Amino acid sequence: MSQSLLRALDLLGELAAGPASLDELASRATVHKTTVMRLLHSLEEKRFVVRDAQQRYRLGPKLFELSSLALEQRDVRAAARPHLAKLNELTGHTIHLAAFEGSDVTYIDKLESRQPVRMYSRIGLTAALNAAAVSKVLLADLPPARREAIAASIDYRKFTERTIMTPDALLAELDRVAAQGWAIDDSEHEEFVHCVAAPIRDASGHVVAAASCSVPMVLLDHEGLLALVPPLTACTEAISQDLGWINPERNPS
Amino acid sequence: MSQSLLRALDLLGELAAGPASLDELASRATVHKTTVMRLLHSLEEKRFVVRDAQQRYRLGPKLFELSSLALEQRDVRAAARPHLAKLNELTGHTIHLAAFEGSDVTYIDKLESRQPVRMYSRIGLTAALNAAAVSKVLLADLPPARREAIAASIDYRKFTERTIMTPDALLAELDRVAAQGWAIDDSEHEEFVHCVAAPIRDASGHVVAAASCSVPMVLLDHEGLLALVPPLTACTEAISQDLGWINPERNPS
DNA sequence: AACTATGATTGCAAATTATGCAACGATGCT
DNA sequence: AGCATCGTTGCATAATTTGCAATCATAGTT
Repeated sequence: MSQSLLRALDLLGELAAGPASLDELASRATVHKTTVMRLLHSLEEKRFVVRDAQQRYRLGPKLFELSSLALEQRDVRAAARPHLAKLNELTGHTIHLAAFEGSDVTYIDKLESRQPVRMYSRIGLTAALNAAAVSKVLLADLPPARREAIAASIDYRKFTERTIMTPDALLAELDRVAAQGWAIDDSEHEEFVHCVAAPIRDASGHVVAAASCSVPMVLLDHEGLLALVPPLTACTEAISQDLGWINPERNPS
Repeated sequence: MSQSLLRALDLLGELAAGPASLDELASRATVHKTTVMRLLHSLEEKRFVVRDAQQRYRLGPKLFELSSLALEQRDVRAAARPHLAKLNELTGHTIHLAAFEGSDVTYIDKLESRQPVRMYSRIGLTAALNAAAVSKVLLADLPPARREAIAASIDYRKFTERTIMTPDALLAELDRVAAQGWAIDDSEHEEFVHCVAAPIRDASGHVVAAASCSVPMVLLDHEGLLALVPPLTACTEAISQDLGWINPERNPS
């Protein structure tokens, strides 16, 4: 589509793993060293990469700038922050905030566990559509047609023995999630971690994000995890209210 | 220099001001709408931009990802320097700072011993994955799968009689290191030198670097070396705190 | 100090790739 | 239904990008 651009973006991805010299980048890429160099010079001109004293390239300040601006643009995040912090305080476990970015579910915020055993994740990563609790919550709110279309097109990667592997099973699970108002990932993504997630709605009533609580199984068994659901839903409802949502089940006046 | 790339990077700069439609971007830029569209499609493919339901473009999750990765690797070295200097002052021995650069462990800083007997090493050199204390510390924090993959693929060079020579032995040692929070190299790399190393963590809790203290055996016996562990871990914890890490074992309130 | 090795840079010719135009398609509004 | 707005595509032109080979810079070595 746009070769040089795609190659340059891949270079940025490589540099995310750590600083690298021109030669290192050129050998990892499938293009000539000269080409890599010229792309890097352009990236450098726009401050997307910088060169240190040893002429090693690393990601540049422009990326930080863009990233923080982009995050600010997402106001769900700002609204959710204080509530998620309270939940994190209360439970001590890892809290994630996720939303659709285009067609994948992306983590847009994270609060670290205060436990010594932590789970691995990072803001910006995408969540598996057939396994993550946040994905289930977000999918469950889509109109049936979209839901089915997505269920049919997913790449069903098997993460653990319990991972949902068929469109039918996924759709059934989504019905359950929609009915009960929250979702569980019962070690469907990582063998030793389970999570619960709940929806965040805006004034229109649509689910705009999902918050989740992820806990290593060594710290909490199934029952213990389910005990997190009430504080979690209390938290997501509080965020939803801040976004202008009115709980239809309360004051049905 | 590289026209299409420069134009695409400018588009990202424009989007930093807020979401925009294709036409808006095209009119702000000095190029044809078609061109803008094709650049955006490439950016979208790599998740640097996303399109919402109304086909407005906004900055994408890949930017968050790159930026948070880059922040993690940002100036550990600068943060560590003053603390390492104090440790060097206190002990008088050689201090190393090491981190993953791609797939090998690299020394990223060094403070010389003030003793007449010195060890040879240099910033930028790579540490043996199966022998160096810093490597053990860094490997011990990786997720089990990565750890095992690396253990299986290492070239087990035999440096001394005590060098770890099998994946199983290495993995067992890494478990020990993870549990006790520091690592020892008991003359496994050089016959007459032994070291201790401890992890440096960032705000996310992940180990981003390792600091070590290397001592010729003629200067310090095994017990003497172990006596260096408390000042070493105090040092690495101080650095970790500077990087935003919060000790989960302190104030578990 | 000269030599060697490693890595970065540039001139140039070939051609792949990006560009702009114009026509087409999709979507929403009156 | 018709109109308007905006996104998308086919194609010919030409301009940008590419890879090679030669040159330059730097650091390490004898």
